[in-house]
Amino acid sequence: HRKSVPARSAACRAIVHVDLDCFYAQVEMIRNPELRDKPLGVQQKYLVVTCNYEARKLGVKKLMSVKDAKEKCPQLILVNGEDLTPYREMSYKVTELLGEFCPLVERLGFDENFVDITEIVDKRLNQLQQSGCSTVCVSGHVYNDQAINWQDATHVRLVIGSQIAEEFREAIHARLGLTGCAGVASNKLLSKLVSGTFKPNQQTVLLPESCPDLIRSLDHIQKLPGIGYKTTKRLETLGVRNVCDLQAFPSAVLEKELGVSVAQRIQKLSYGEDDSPVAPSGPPQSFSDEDSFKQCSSEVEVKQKIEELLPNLLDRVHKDGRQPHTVRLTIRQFSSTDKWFSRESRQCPIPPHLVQKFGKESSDIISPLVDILMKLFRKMIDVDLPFHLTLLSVCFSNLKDLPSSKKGSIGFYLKQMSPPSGSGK
DNA sequence: TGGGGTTAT
DNA sequence: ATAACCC
Repeated sequence: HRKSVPARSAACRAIVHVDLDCFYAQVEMIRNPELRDKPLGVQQKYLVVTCNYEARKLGVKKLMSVKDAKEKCPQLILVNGEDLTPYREMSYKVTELLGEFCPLVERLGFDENFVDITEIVDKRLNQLQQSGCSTVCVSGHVYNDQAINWQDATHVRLVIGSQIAEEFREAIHARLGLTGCAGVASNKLLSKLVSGTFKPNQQTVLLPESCPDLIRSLDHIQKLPGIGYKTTKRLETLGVRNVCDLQAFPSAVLEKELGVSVAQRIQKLSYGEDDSPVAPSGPPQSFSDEDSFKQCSSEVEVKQKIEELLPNLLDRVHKDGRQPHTVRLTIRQFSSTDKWFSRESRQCPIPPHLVQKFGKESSDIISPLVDILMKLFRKMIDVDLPFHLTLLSVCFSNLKDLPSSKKGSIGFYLKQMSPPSGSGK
């Protein structure tokens, strides 16, 4: 059978969470250095989605309305950030850079990455033992200012981890000009929670003994990554308000309310336990482009909006080099009662003869695609009745590599990703 | 709230 | 196809 790799206890892993500072604003400051020392906000529609620290000092917050932001800070400079292309490109550069250190890099949104550095730590530990060098130093903050026990192998491993995290941040700054925070801990949950403890451009390592303090510092359960809006509401109904409540809550009742899978997972989270692996993201699973608006009420308008979305999207898919086999249209309908948030979608396979044309640069795929998308639209909306849309989104998914026999010179986001782990013989 | 993403059911 | 989660 297979050579048995010694099982590693979960507490022994070393995970880094890298979180870039106000990412969109940083990218805009690189694009236009004159914005460096001025209060800057990135605008999407009537929202300031993020802003630099100059603006934060003056009272601007993330996701503040443009109106409120201008009132708080009349000198605020706004740039439009509705086209995510520059952010997406920079985001992948960061992920690729981390991928040079280690293959286990998982993206979370555009501005966060998890890296499993367990093997790098092991390697350095061996090097240290051979060289007989005993001067090791922690990089950045230690959560709670906890004293390091140099006799404790776990402490030493995480300290080495802090040095690696420092190297990550240095490389990201030197090569890409970006600053960010990092958290080092024994699992993803803890590394993410600890990375935010010292904020901009700093890093923190969590030693296991301080885990209960970090968990207790969370004033509300929704601060736990993995517990979102819906679960929070249902937990509140059960009288669960803080993390301690969740720890103490009867498992059986929780399982009945949320299902075994969710219940067991979030109760472990409440103790700071998370055995989920760092899953390498690789190239994207889907490409989508969307636009929101006040109103769209006719078929002609819908067609126009779709025709606006497609060229940019097709360009991205083309640059990726893979062929999508599914297309989806998503809409959001206006409703005063439902307080929005309900989207609906229809998807269908892309006909093989159209799939073939994705490799080419020709734009004669556009009109057949528009036809398909309009059919999907009519499956959701009776165009003979009045309607009121506030969002349209087009998504290409089910991406497959083109047959290796005839592939041209195509630029990939990520070079060769590790092939799907086979039967391992 | 925007304009994206992922996984589970 | 939807619903939940993440940023």
